[in-house]
Amino acid sequence: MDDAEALPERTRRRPAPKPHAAGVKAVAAAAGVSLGTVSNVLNRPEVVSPLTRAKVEAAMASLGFVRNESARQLRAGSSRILAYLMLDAGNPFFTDVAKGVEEAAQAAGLSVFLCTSSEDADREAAYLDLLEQQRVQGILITPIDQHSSRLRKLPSRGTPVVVVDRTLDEATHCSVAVNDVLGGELAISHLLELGHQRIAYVGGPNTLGQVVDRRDGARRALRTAGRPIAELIELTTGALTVAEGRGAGQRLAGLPADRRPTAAFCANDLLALGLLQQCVSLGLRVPEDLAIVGYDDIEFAEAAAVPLTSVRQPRQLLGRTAAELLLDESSNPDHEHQRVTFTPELVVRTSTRGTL
Amino acid sequence: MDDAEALPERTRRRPAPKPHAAGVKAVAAAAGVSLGTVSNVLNRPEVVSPLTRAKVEAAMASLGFVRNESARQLRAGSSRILAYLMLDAGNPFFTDVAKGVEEAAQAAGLSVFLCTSSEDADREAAYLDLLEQQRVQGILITPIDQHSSRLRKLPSRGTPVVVVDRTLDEATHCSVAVNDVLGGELAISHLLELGHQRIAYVGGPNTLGQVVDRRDGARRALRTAGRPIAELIELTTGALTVAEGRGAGQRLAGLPADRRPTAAFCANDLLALGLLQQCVSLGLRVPEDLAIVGYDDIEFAEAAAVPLTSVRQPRQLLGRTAAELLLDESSNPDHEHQRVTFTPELVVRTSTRGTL
DNA sequence: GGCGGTCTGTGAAAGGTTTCAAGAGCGTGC
DNA sequence: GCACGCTCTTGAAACCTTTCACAGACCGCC
Repeated sequence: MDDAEALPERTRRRPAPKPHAAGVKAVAAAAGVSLGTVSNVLNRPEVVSPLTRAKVEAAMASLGFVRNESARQLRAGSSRILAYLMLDAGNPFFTDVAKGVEEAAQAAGLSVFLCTSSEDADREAAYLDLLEQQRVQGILITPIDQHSSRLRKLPSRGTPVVVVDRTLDEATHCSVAVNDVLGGELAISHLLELGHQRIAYVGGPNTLGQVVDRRDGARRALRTAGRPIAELIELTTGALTVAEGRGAGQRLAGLPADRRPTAAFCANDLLALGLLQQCVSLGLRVPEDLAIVGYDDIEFAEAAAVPLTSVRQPRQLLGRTAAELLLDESSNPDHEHQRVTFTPELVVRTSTRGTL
Repeated sequence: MDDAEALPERTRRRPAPKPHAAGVKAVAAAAGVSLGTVSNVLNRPEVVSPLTRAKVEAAMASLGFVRNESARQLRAGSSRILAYLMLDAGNPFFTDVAKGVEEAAQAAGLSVFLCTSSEDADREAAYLDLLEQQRVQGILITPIDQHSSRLRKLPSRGTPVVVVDRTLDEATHCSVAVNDVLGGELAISHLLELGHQRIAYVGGPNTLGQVVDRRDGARRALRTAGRPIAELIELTTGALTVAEGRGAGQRLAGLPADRRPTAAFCANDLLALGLLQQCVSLGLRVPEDLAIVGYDDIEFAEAAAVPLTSVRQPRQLLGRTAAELLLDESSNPDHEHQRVTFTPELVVRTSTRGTL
């Protein structure tokens, strides 16, 4: 990826000074008021007289007071933080979702912490535990396995969870998703219309709901067209990354021409871009020798070597909606769990249609 | 009983919020042990006898006990969290840096929270305040303005800060960066060698250190070549994004051919990709009509419509090194602040060299 | 001058955990 | 039989903030 053995230059400096934290108590003493008054300045400034408030604020500034959020949260029992635990921070799809989340959170005066499971179940579990222990306001998650028991248990213990980019039957969460089966169907129907006979599906691991649903959609399109679903040539990858896409390209280009698929549908754009790049560099022409359809329509899909046909999802809206559901869940006592499903849209570009 | 009469009248207070969660106290009662023992199971399981430990663990499981991290941190005074406050989560450069950070943090048993300032100074300030109040172990930051006083004050109040992708003279932080001036020089020297006369620099806002340093490097290369630095045509953008790159492309393609630059050096790859895309769609040929050099060499640079010449930085290594410095600072009493500078490397591709 | 009412500020309790000195129980050596 | 050492457990203090019932001061007004 990167990181050749670039030799850094280093310059050293002297050690750090020693910290000493001042609390409300010290501020109160310095300002000559009681402890409760300092707290009032912090939390309900309008009940404190301007003069007193000024004294307290001056004391805070001169002591470098920093409110201890742990103590605040412990006593007050509420957190001002939302977390979005995503599958892969390197995938622009998720960072766009995150942007929507931030937007909605900011409007509600909350902050967002982003975490990455990197498609690793242990990591996901560790982050969920951590966030639950932190008593965050709520968790947005694009899960590796949406049926994990850990996930199901969280809401009953007081941490609201909204599942993003997956639907869920459970009555314990809200979920916001895009119809992936339909998306897969759109992609394959398009390829069938173009007359392709041997079509590959590139995606994995099969534990990911997205991968499975999109494949199921692909199969459904075949069935609808009266083709056996066994016709779909599956190339399983270990993750949804550009690197895995290149690997798949290698395998695919290595097939004899009469058995090689004439089109590939990739479970996401990263795979598609990797596949595209590798195939082109191995001498295949896109779309003449191989048509490619991606998924997500990330910003880079359009700027690719061959602009990529892709299935577009309303990413930012997805994030915003999810955050809004979460906020509703934690503030509205009459909250009802919802399952929101958006509809994807096929964006046709050169990678399937050629340059017309 | 006269006891009751002697004591001051006790007024009933409203019970504290959150009656639901089971704490160590409840676990202790359920397991028939003391509160301290439960804590021992949590923090020093080896000192508890296997039998007792089993009882406690069973009680925890059946009560659905979730340790309250606020209380833990309040008492113990230490956090297990590192934060990386980045400029833009949508830029793969930063998510790659983040990957390096995660790697190092995980090795040390810490977790990472990611935050995005989105190149917005207020947002950055708000996150810094929040993180300081949370008493995180330390903050890694790619700052909007590395000279902000808020940033300088953090370490003296006890929160270690490492500046990533910027160097800093201050004696208060470690910093890890790549020599951006040199990077700019490499880019422009390359273009000059190819014989370009009218060269544009695309980047902004000029408050960002990266933008300024890379431009300064560009100027230096011109000076070295005996050219007036005024020759550098500056196209200022509002941010380092693909969209802004497209805007710049629009402006650039609108110039009359005899005044239009024959080469453009972009402050990062997102700008370059946007520029490339827009220029191509407006009919300019790359590199014949316009050569383009990007910066960062993100994964998508190579897969672009015209594979992009770019200045590569050791992204992941950057993140890893920064995290290691931070960990050292917070664990090693003899820590010395360091300024680590890596060296960038020019990767030449079709966008400048054409198809040879 | 006494009475109700507003404004401000006070003080102590409470929140869940960790820490640590001290205690309990028990086997062992002499 | 006694003292000792060992292992395991206990209980209470401490961390820093927020909360809330009340107290004190001051005002206007009957």
